[in-house]
Amino acid sequence: MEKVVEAEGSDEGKFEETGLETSNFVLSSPKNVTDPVVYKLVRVDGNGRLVPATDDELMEVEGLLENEKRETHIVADTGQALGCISNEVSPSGMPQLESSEGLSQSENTEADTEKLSAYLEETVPSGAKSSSDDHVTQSGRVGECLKPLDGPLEGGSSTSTGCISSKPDFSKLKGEICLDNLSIKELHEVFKATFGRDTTVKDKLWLKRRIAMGLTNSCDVSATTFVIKDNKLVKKDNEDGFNNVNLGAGKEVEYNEDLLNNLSSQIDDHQTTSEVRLGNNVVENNFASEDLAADQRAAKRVRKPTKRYIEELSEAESKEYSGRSIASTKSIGFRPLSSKAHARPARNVSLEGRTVITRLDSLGGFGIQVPCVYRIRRSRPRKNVTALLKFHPSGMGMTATIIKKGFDVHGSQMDNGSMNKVLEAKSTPEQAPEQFVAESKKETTPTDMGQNMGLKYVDPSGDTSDDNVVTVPTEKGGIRRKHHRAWTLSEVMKLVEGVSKYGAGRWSEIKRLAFASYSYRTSVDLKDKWRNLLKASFAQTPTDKGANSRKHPSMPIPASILLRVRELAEMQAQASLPNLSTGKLSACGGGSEWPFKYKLGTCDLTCSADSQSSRFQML
DNA sequence: TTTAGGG
DNA sequence: CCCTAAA
Repeated sequence: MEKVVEAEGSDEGKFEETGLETSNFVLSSPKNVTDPVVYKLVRVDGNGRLVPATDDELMEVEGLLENEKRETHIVADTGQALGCISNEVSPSGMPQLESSEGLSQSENTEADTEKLSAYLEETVPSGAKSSSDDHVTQSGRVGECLKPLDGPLEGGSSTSTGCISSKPDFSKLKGEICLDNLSIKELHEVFKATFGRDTTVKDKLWLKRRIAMGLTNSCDVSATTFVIKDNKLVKKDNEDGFNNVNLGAGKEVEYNEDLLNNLSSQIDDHQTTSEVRLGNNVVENNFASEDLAADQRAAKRVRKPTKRYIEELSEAESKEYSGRSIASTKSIGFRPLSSKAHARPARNVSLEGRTVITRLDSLGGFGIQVPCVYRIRRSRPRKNVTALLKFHPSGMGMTATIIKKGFDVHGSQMDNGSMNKVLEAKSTPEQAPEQFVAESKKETTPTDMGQNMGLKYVDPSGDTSDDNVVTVPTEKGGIRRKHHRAWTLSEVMKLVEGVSKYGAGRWSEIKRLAFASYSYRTSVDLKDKWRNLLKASFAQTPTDKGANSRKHPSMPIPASILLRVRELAEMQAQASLPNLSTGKLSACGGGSEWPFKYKLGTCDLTCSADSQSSRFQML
């Protein structure tokens, strides 16, 4: 059995407030104290031997740390819920997540190894676990220690706690997801949709909690009934006073996410608020012409044949042959899998002038320097080598893997400043990173692993807890990921939220406000996703509502969400219709900052606008 | 730069 | 998702 402990080597005391330095945590040796973002996560197994943690664990913990950190900020800011928080945080300052249950379970019986592995997959720091006695039952304990504060994360949500009673619009009925009625299999689907990966856990309760946490972006899942409604957990059994506390705290609480987002992004663009105001004003002044333009947009554009794409493709191809270093990680991933991808010489220590972060990996007794990035593979549950081997027709197996790793140059090097920035910007504990565990060393002798103790982990991409996606960094802050990253349920919900608030088409607004913490989603992504949602929502017959459509296990977008998408779409289509009702509409929304094009459903918008101003007040 | 739309 | 054209 092993405990997961966090060994932190931050010279800034960055996470001090999380209380991580308490007894359970082993501070790393001072030698690593140079890099502010470097910290080590290790497991301690029975012998007291230290085992390097997987990147998964690292990143997950990192995310939680970040969360924790920001939450404490919030507490300081809102003051309101200080009382309850202090009660719920464990002595060590860490929330007692399901880690304790997972650990104690796996201790008891080895029938639970599956769970353990799943736990490792999910990795949550078990800092709160007390040193010797570990028998925490799986009963309600876990959630009870968590904060309620971050429950209503959906800032400005149309069904915010403050507005619930006065909400006449559709949002009241939609976006409700009941986890209770789902089978394990369905829960798995939802889990996958929520976190973008599979899980093997069969514990319903665990799954529900986990999903609930993901959907609400919250740790407040103490309830035994899991009904997610508009990103908030609805507790049917009101055995907990927390909910009431929440309601009592009123509006301030509900804008937590915006707060979080703003906190997280305030370094990047701490002018957001003013920008927003400006933007809205501009919009207000322009809405007349915007509507006009809308009509014109209706006509499809004619597209010139694009040669460039083809040219680029072929160019890249030839580059590969000529041995030129390929800047883009594009061809390095699992995409082409052509043998040449593995045959390239191991020399790309620096690429395009960027320095590459390397880490010491050990394999077969030899330590090799490999870039510490792209060990992670997005969106696929990490399995083991055998799974990986299937990707190599040549059967090169490990060797190929190693070489490949040697070439996987991320290149996203940032100075420490931006590194910190990035770390600050992290959020979304959901979506744990997927690690590219080619590391057969995992299965190799434990002694080898000892060498990894020197492992210096630098967050490769920085972004939002998990940019394991191949990214192509642009010098000025822009990291453009390449290829697919699955949309999680909560993201979708956010998107819907955003569209309902700001209107479809205001993608940059939505991106900046609702997706401030998801730096990997560009406005274009939002647009695309919305398009897909529309397609999905209209393609599907409205008959099967309530449950997830199980046609496509891969994409269990709850019908409720689709329904809402459809409504929004219809609404906005209506709103952008001819001018016959112009006068009426503008009268209806009088003085609002929204373009009248989006003014139907005024109540909702009013509420959102309200929330916006509230948020501004808080900041 | 942002948005719309095709692929 | 990626890419481009248009605004």
